[in-house]
Amino acid sequence: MHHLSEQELIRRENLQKLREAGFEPFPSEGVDVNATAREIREKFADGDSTYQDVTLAGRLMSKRIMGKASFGELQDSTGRIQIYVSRDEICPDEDKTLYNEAFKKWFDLGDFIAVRGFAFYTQMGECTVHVREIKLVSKSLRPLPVVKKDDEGNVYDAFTDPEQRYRQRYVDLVVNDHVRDVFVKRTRMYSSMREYLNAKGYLEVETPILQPLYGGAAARPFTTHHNTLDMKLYLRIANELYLKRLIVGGFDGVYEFSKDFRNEGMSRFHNPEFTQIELYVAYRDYNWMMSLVEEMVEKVAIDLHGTTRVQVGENVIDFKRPWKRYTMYEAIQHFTGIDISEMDEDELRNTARTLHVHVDGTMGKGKLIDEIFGETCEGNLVQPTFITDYPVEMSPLAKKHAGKPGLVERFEAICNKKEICNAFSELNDPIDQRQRFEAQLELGKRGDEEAMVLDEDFLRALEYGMPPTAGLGIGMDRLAMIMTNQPSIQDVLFFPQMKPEKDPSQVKETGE
RNA sequence: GAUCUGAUAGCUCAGUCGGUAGAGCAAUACACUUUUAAUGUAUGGGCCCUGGGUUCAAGUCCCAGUCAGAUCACCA
Repeated sequence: MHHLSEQELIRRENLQKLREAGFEPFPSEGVDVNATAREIREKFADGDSTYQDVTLAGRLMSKRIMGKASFGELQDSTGRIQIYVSRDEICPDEDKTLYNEAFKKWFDLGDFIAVRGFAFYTQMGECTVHVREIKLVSKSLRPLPVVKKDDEGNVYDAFTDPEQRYRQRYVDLVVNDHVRDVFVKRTRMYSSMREYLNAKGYLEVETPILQPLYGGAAARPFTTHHNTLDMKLYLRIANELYLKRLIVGGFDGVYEFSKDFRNEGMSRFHNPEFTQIELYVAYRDYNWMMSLVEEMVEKVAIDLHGTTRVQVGENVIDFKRPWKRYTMYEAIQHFTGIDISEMDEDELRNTARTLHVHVDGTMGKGKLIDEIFGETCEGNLVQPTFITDYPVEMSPLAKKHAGKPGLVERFEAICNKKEICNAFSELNDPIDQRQRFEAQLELGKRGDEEAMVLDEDFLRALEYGMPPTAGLGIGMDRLAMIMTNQPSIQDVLFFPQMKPEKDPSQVKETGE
């Protein structure tokens, strides 16, 4: 038990007093809620006969006591509504304990209450529930931060400390109403994409998170151990190779919202666990997939905001189709004026140095191009833009370009200076795929901790034959950041990863 | 991993040259039957993140650490 503050002690005393007076602070029966705060505020018109017998439940968030009458605010999942409580109405008989003691003294801010009454407008024009019955349905033993707003919408004493907000998201959600909106939008984003993909007939599937071999991306994995099988397992870094096995198995289109895990650095854009949607569609290529991405993300923007235009920080991002398309070479030429398409490795390295791009001796041609692009182009791309045709060295799972040697049929969409998706015509030539894996093994031997491992079962699947396939991955967290205008990945994850708080057992015990 | 910034009451924050710990909201008590950042009066509430050091004296200065945020590096 932690040290109890003065306010916590008072709440425990109030709980005891309620019990002694016969008001059970944690009753077991339910509440027949038949209205919400938002519904009443939006639909109740003064003088009409609606909402004349409503039951609401939620937290008591403020109390303004004026003798025999009081105002308060009840907050349910839809928002707040004012309640009016008068002594002689909730206590029609001689015994005024419910009002004088329980409501005025023992009900604390944050307690869950249920009220039954009727809607009306006060003289001040505030939509209010006139309470005839009030009941405590669950006691709150800790004081919530009290955030107040005035008529002009100015917020006072906002609960803003990021550490507390992330560690105690439940408190953040109770007192910061905009936080709820972010997560509701995030979920709506998922529904919007599901709707879109299901309408096309693609199958939502689930594939293993615990994998004996990790693959499908270049990243360091988390490892774990299965006791009964006595084997090492990895938490997936991607589900690509499993979804492609399903295309081998005969599905035309499969997708999965995949929680992936990467044991790497953390930042505003990186959480150790994050979510991607991956989608694979048979008999399609990357050009076709580009159109799908445009259409789907445009739909997401409209479903969330009613428009293709989304405010993100200082910028308004317009997801209206079609998006700009550059090949990687064109993008570099556009932003630097230099045509690198015919350059060999030495020329690329010199160009990189001229552009003040950091290079080292281990970088091959593909890596050099990627570095030049990342340094000179990405930061300029605010509006959604497709970058196509990547160097083969960087893309061991993508099909070689039909007409451009050294490149693969791959694209990324860049938006707000960050990659939001990655897609390619999937490599389905098992012999080529084996060679690409072997090249990765070489990188691994040279110490590249992120090199891919050779997946013999995946190759076996390809050898049975995989139709030409277009594949896509979209970072759901990154997209959610854009769609909800949040600066940090932690703001779109309910429970972002944090170091543990101070060991509670070392906190000195006192009190009771 | 590097640099910078921060940690003081339940919340948001002040705290001067190193000299008894402050405000607003919240809490407690009283008043008040249409208030709304309700109001008025009074009252209580602190391991100043942790551990060392300097000093007659440390919330304040110095060193080390913990946690967090930002920037950079790393990284799909």
